[in-house]
Amino acid sequence: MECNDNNVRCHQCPVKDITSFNTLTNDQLDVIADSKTCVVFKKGQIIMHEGNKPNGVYCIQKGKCKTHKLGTEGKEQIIRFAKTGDMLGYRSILSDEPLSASITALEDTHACFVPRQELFDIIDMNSRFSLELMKMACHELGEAGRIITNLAQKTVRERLAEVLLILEKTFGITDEGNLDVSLTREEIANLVGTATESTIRLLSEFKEDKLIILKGRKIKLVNKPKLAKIGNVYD
Amino acid sequence: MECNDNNVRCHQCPVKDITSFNTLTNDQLDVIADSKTCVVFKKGQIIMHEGNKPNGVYCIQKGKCKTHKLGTEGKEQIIRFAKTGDMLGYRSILSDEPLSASITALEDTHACFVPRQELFDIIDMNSRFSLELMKMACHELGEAGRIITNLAQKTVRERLAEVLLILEKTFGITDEGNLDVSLTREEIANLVGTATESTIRLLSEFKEDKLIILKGRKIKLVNKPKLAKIGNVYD
DNA sequence: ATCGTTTTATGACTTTTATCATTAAAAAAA
DNA sequence: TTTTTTTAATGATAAAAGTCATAAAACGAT
Repeated sequence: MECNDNNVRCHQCPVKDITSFNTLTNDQLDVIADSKTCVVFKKGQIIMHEGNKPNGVYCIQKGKCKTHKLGTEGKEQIIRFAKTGDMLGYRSILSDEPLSASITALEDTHACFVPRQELFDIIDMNSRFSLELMKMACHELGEAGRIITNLAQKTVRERLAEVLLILEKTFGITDEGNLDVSLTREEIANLVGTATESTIRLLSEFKEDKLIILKGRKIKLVNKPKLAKIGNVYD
Repeated sequence: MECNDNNVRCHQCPVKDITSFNTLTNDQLDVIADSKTCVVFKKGQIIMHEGNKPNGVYCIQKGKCKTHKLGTEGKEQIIRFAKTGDMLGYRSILSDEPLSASITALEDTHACFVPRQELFDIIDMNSRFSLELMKMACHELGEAGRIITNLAQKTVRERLAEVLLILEKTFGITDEGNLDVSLTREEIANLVGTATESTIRLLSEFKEDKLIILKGRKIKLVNKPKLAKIGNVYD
C-alpha cells in the first residue's frame, strides 16, 4: 500500500543514521530518494514471498517483521526478526537467488522500497556502503551459526528460555515491562523449533517458577538471571 | 606450516578462476601475490580457532576442512565444510568480529594466507570483487536458513539421509563410488545434530535397507532416490 | 605385523518431546 | 457488546531420541 511519506527525502530520514545508508554521500542519498517508494504494510500482511525474486529491498521506517520459511509438512520456521532500520530482502538481491524465506509484518509497518538497480549503482560507487552490507550479512551468518548449534544441541526448555531473552534484547520492553512484541504461542514455538503444546507447557512452568508473568500474549521477564541459567546463555 | 609454493603467482593459480579473486585485475592479483603466504595444514590440524581474531583469510588450494562450533557441554557442532577454492575466515574479517567457529583440516590442506589489509584494499578498489564476497556471504546465509529449518523440523532419520546426499554433492565420489570424504560417525553425528549412537544405528538401518554400503568409514550411496525420499529432499 | 587406542556396534533403559483430544480463555469480527 | 473464531491450556498417550554399558572392529603409531 502506497503512503504519502515520499516527500521525506532520505537525508532527513530519522532512520538513515542507523542503516547502511549512513555511509552515502548527499548525491548518493538523492539517487535513493528519487527512486524510493514509501509503503505501509498492515499487520499480518506478507511483505515478501519465499521463492519470489524481489525487485529491490525494503528499509523499515517503523514496524516489526518476521522472516519465516516453510519446512516439511508446511510448518513455518521463524528464522529471524526485523525492526526499524533493518533492510528486508537484501540477501536475495545480493546473492541473485530467489527469496529463501518470506517476510510478514508483525504489526503495521512503514517501509521504503529501494529498487535493485539503484542499490547496485551505489555499491559500484561507494565501497564503504559495500562494506556495511558485507558486515551485515557476515554478522547474520555468525548469528545463524549460533542458532544452528543451539537447535542441534539444546533442549526445548533451554531454547525457550534463550528465545525469551533474545526477544527482550531485540524488541525491548513496554512501559509495563512486557516484551515489546506480540507473538502467539504458535509463533514462539515456530521460533524455538518445537510443538505449540510444548511451548505452552514450558511457558506455564516458567510462570509457575516465577521466572515470567503471563497475561494473554503479554510476557514479562521477571527473573532474567535464572532464565539465562536455564538457557545456558553466557554473554 | 610454510611451504615452497610461494613462487606460484596468483594469476597462474589454477584455483583462482573458481574463487572471488577471478574478478581481480592483474595489478590487483599482484597485490595479493606479493602479500600472500602459502601454508600446509596436516589432517586434524586446527586452522582457525573460535573466538580468535584472524589477521586475514585462507584460500584453499587443495584440501577439505570442517567449520565447527562449540556448543553446550563442549560438544562440537559442524556448521559447514570447505574445499578447494573456498575462502576461510572471511566472515570474521568482513564483520570485524571474532571467529564464530573453528576450522579444522579434514585432510592435508594447502592454502594461501591473504592478509586482511590487502583484502580491504582490493574491496576498496574493485566493486565486482565486493559483490562476489557479498554473493558468497548471502548465499551461505540462505543455506543457513535451510539448515535451521531442517534442524527445527526434521527427524534425525530425515536429517541423516539428507546429510548423506549433501556430502556426496559437496565432495563427490571416489573411483570406487564412495563419498570422497572420510568422517567418523561422531563427526557425522555432530553434523546431523544428534548422538553418535543414533547415527550409528540409523546408518546400520540404511545399510540393512540397502540404501548405502558401509566399509569402515567408507560410505557408498546406492539408492539416492530413496534417501531423498526419506530425507524429504526436493531439489 | 603388532599393540594400544579409538571408533563402531548393539542392547537395555530413561528421558524428552510430539501427538491427539478436550475444555477454557482470549482475540477479532460483526 | 455480543458472537464467532482463534488461541491457549492441560491431560493422556505414543513416539523419538538420548544415555549408559559392554563387546567387537578398525585405525594408527611403533
